[in-house]
Amino acid sequence: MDQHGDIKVSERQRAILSIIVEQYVATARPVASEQIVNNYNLNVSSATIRNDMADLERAGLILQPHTSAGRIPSDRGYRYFVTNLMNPTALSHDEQRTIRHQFHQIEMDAEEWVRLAASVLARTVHSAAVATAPRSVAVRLKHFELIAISDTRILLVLVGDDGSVTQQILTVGESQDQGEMSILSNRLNAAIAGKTANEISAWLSDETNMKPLSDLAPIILKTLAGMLARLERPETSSMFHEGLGHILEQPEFRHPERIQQIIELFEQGSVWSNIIPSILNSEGVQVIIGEEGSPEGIASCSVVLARYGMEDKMTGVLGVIGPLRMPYSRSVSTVSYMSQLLSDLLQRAYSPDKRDA
Amino acid sequence: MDQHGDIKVSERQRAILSIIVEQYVATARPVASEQIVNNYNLNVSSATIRNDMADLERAGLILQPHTSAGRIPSDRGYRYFVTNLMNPTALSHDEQRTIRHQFHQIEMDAEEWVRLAASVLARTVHSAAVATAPRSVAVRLKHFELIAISDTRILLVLVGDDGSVTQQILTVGESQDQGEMSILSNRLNAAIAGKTANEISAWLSDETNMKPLSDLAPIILKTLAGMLARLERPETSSMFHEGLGHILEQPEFRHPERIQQIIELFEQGSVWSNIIPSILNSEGVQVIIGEEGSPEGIASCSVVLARYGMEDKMTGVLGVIGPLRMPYSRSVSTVSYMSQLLSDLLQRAYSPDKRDA
DNA sequence: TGTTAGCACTCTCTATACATGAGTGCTAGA
DNA sequence: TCTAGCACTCATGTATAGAGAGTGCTAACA
Repeated sequence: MDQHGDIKVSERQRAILSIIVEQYVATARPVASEQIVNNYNLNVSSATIRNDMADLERAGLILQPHTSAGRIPSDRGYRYFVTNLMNPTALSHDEQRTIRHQFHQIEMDAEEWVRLAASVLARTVHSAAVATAPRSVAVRLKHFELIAISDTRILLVLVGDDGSVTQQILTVGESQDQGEMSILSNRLNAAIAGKTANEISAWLSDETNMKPLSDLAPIILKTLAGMLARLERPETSSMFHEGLGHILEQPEFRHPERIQQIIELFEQGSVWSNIIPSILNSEGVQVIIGEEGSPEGIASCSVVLARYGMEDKMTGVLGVIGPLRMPYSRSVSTVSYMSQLLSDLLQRAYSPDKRDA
Repeated sequence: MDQHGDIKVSERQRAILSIIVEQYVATARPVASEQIVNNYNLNVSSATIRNDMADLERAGLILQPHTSAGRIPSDRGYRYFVTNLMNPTALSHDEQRTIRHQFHQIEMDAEEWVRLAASVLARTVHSAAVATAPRSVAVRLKHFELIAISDTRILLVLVGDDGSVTQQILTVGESQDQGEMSILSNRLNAAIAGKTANEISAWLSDETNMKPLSDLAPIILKTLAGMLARLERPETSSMFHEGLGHILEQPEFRHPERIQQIIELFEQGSVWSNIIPSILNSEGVQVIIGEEGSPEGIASCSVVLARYGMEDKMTGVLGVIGPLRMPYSRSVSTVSYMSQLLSDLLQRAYSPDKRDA
């Protein structure tokens, strides 16, 4: 039943499909043959368009909501458009400048940048945007610090070699003073700097290493290893969402149940856990249309995603989510530009080689 | 025109108002006189109820959506109910245990706790919840660390005396090695530990202090002061939202425009900037019904808020937001319990005096 | 004075029928 | 291969009627 894929589509039919996608994206109403004749110079009559439309429908690229309505693109139609028909043009220099400008007004912090990127993305394409916090694949311990909070509590602050910072409180039995801890801290730092979570665990299990150290050392090292490990694993909890309001203006989300769906998608994000890893391993902008991506999750939504950051370091995913009826060309351009920009910023701030103007 | 406030309401009329609020909250349908007779033992006829209803309406406590409909509470009616009629009972021990249990499974981190609190709150009252990240009023510098990221970039990690941690990257002209920086760091730490943002600024402007220090000292101190200052100011950006999905199940949010409104409220949060400071300065649970709170923001929404944390230290606001037709009693109980629980947790983890079992 | 039964009145909601208009598919001819 | 013409289909809008819910009011009653 799905063998309409091999039907040939003529050049003019492709043009018509293109027009239908553009018109429908712009107006949200089914596109009629007459409209195409009036607004575009194809130099054929509406009847001819109708014949071509019938072919396109046989090919599974467009469909009719009901008998006496115009045509709208099908999922496959959108896919065909995205793959073969559209040509995304770069953002105008003006737009690029406006966007870049916003990044110069903010304190330099990777996470803030990503948050801002999502926000700018949402505004620029007038749609919802998502972004994951930047993560590195194998974080090495750059430095850690022990700070006595009270008699029995120690604050561990850990700095990764990628500039990431986490903290955790540790409650210990006997009371400690800051002096002892500084000494311990210095010795441990010297011993384990540059190690990954796994390497610390290994080092920790070697009896000979632990002998000369304080009783506190094992618990501290174990906690450090745990913190490092948590830095590596990208958590879905650290996703930024922005611009939900925009997307709800679209007429496809007029029905409350649909809104419900998309909000769940935003809030729980279990769907993302399948998509994001695959994006992290791909290059360029990826477009997922409707149910293509997941078994049953972002049905009737499209997402345009790209990776940002450096290879395996300070990397993450950002993109746009919207209705199937989405301005794909513009979305792809914008996502592409934003991921590029963000990568540049991170590279300049966090890469070991210096490259300042 | 608003002088119906002084009309007396009888004991039975108060009972009727109470019933109307409860019924309407439960069913979302206007409450008819007949229903009240059938479901409650007031030992009067429906006609009598109708007379009382007319009085309550004259008093501005209830109203009719249209002529031949039952009654629903007005804003003033809800307010009267909350102030005079309802008596919130504490959560059952079972519920308390279930909630507490969830906080023992998570790594100890203040911000995570608050996030979890919002999430638990949303689930427990089946509504949307908000919470602000914990902040302290006057943060003192506990310790800071300088870490060379690359030749010309330094990572500043700052630890406040309340356990809060922030980081920032600093780009400097000439290249630095970790050795020099450790020395500088030690000297500066000794000099300015325990100071607030303002005190650091003051100390910085005193020429005699700066003389013997490296060229880097001023820019570092200035940055530190800025970071400390940012720790104090509660940012609306660091608000946690949860359970938007629940709230949209309510019939009052069946209309897309209403959804739009509430999502904007969630996303931009400019409305909160007026409310939150006043909550921070108050004790107990505060209920804001409809437009009582803000000129024109959370219209047709009610919020139940409370402060959590210690006085001036690791403090913030958490609460519930929902339609006017909200189970106020249960909301108040739950918000009250959650704020208490969170305060206890923070107290135990971050307060200087030790109190471990 | 407070309470009750009875009843007319009002308003919402639903279903039905009907007209309108948009847009197509098809046929026959160029 | 294209086009003009036309019948057909279906969503949308409007008018109307009937049913049902719930009240307000009046008059009688304790």
